[in-house]
Amino acid sequence: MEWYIPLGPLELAMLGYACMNRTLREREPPLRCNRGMQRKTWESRGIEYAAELARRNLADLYEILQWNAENDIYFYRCSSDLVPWNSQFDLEDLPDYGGIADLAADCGEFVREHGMRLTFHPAHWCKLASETESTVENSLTAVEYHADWLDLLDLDRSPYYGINVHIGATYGDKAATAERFRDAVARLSPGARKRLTVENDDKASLWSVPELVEAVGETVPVVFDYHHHQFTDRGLTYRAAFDLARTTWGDIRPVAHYSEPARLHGADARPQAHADYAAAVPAWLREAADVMVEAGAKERALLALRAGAD
DNA sequence: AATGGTCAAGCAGAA
DNA sequence: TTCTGCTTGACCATT
Repeated sequence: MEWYIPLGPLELAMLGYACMNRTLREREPPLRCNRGMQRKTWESRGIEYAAELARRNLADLYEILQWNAENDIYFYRCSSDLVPWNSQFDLEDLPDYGGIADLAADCGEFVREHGMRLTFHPAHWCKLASETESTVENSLTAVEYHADWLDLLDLDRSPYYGINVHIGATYGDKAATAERFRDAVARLSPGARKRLTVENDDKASLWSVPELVEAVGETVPVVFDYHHHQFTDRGLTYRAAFDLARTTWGDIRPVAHYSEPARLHGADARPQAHADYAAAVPAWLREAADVMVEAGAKERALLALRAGAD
C-alpha cells in the first residue's frame, strides 16, 4: 500500500477536532460514535450488544464525516469506543460482521474520497512500556484493535492515519523504559507498527519531545503537543521542539496538537486543563502540520477559531 | 422519570 | 497507604 497524501487547500493546514461533535450530539436522535457499555452490561449482553453498538457508532461516524466535509473540516480523531470491548474478541467474531464491515468500508471510502485525515488515540491505560507484562499485552492488544479498525476502514498503513499513544510513565528509569517501549513496538504487527505515533506528556517528570525523538524517533513519529510542551520544554522553544518532532515524520505531514490552558481563559483549573476554545493557532504550526485542536467546545472551537483567523 | 454514585484497563504525585 | 486526575460525560441501580 502506498501512503496517501491528500490534495487540499495546502495553504491552510487541516485543523481537526477530537471524538465528539457537540452539534450532532444535540440532535434528536443524537449522533455519536462513542457508545460504550459498562462491565455489567458487557457481562449480561455480551458480543451481540457490542455488535449493535458498533453498527450504530459506524452509521453515525459516516454522518459525522459528512458533517465535517460540509463544514470544511478534513481532520478528525475517532473515538476509541468505536467498537466497545474489542479487547475481548476479534472483529470477525462479531455477529453480522459483514454488515459492520460494509459500514466501515463506506466510512473509509468517504475519508479517502474527500482527502480527509482520520486518527485514533487509545486511552491512558495503554502503557506499552509498562514493567508489568500483562499490562504490556493489554496495551499491545489495544493498539492492534485500533489497527484492525483502520484496516476495516481500508485506510493505509501509515502514520498519516495514526494511532497515537503516550509512553506516559518512567518507572523511575527512562533509559530502561525507552528500551521496553522499543521492544513492545517490535512486537506489534506490521500494520499496527506502521501507524503508531507517540506524543509528549504533560508532566515535567515524563516524556518531552527531545527525549521521545532520541528514544523512539527513528521508528515512531513524534506528535508535538503545543500545550504539553510547557511542562516538558527542556529549554526548547515551542518552535524548536516542533521542528525536532517534525524530523521524525519523513514524507508524511506531521500531526500536532494545539490547545490553550483553561486558566488563560479565566477558569480556576489545574495548569494542564484545556480551555473550551482556542484564540489562535500559530501560523508556523498551521503551515507545517495538521493541527488537532483539543478544546472543550470541540467542533465549535474549530469553527470559531477559523472564523476569527480568516 | 429523575437522581446520584460509579464507571475495564495504569501510572504519578499529592494527601 | 490511600486517593485523585487523566476527558467529560454516560451508564445504571435506586427511588
